Amino acid sequence: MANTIIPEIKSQVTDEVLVQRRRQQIVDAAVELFSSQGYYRTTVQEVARKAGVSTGLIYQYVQDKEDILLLSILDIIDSYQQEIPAALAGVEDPLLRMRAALAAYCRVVDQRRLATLLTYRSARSLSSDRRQLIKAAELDSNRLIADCIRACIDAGLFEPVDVDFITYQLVMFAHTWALKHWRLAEQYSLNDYVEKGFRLYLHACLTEAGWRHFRLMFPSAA
Amino acid sequence: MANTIIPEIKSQVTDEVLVQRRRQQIVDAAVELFSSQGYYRTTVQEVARKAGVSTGLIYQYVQDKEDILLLSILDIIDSYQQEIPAALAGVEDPLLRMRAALAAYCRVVDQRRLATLLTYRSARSLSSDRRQLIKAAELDSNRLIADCIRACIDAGLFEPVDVDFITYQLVMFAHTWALKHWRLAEQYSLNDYVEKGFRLYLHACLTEAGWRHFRLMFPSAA
DNA sequence: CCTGACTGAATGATCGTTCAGTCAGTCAGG
DNA sequence: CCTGACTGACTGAACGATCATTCAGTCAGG
Repeated sequence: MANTIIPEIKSQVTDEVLVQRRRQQIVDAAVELFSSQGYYRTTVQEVARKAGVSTGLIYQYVQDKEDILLLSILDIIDSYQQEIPAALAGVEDPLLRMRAALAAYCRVVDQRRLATLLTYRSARSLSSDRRQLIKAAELDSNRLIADCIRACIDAGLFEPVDVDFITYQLVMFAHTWALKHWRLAEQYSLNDYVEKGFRLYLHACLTEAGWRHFRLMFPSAA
Repeated sequence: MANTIIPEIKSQVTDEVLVQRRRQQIVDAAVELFSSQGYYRTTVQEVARKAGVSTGLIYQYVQDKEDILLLSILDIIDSYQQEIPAALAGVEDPLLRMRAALAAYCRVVDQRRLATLLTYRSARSLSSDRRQLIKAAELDSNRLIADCIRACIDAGLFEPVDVDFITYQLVMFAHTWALKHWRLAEQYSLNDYVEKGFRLYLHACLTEAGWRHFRLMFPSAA
């Protein structure tokens, strides 16, 4: 975790390295349990057992059960922040970057499908100020997509669209893969889904020059 | 409620009319409480108090607390089924119908924003077979949108797009207004949001003839 | 020995669910 | 009409289970 947002969660334990390690251990167990059973159906004792520690130990690293949820959700959002930049590394062309970002986002959502759902299901169980932290982290990770769109506009490939609007639509496009997986996966493979989405948003954004560029980059397409 | 899906929820009470009335009373209270506090944070006693009945009475009309949740979610989905056809009544032109359907969907989501969130937050708290009922109801209400898209294709206004795919994107576009309201409402009015969404999806679908028709129907647009 | 991480049984609060009992209405028999 | 038996909707206090949280005590290493 290389969180930009460090939540102020107090721990009884002073050794910072140990705190990191133990919390990760707890969060790994929690994400798995919360994702599959839900937050309220999971007991702290279960988390402890799965993490291989005692119940009491958990309360040396967090204040209460909600803290475990907060850390879990931040951990999930953080995995977007890790994976997307990695997928963009070395890709120069703005249109290809745009595609790579969307594909990476969808891939992470696919790999951590239940975890992604958890953020929707349980974020509102948090107190208002803890929820603010989640929102800030989300906006932060959206920036990765927004930058790709802006680069396309600056290169003259996209019309001067509303970047925030398109960003949110793209983010939700990826999340939809998790939210409606029960239906979508009946009809599309992940790759088909990404491809169709990419095309859809291109139609809304590409300039004339953008279309020419597109046909150059993807000669197979119509 | 004119549910197409009648869930098999047993009631101790035999008088069918009374069952309808009491259940509605319970569901109205439950939707309000579940929406604002969440399912697990709401006690059956609270639902009873808000509905103006005793705790015991509730258990004469449902089997357990989950039944209340199931009825609540079905009630919410049902409100889409009521409102969208009403908004389409009398509108003939396929493109206008399409727009009216999207606007109506978004309007219902806006009016019942917390209730819409409830369906995302809590659907997974239901047992698998109760969840199937929700999914069926959702597919049913999606049909209203799909029909509008098909009409546009048949009229030659839309390319022969993947109807299911676009339908899901439109449905999610509406739901996104609830899911990301904390951010979107900072930037757009509901009308702006609908308008921008409508344009976006038109770009992905319209034929040449469709564009001519569009400019005819909306002369103000660029 | 201390210190501080760690344990896990015990505590206390919170709820879903039940059930013994109330009460209004119905109806048969006188 | 009255009356008393009966029905079934309705009540809400009590029960029992479930958990979040605590804390008295253990143990390892310095």
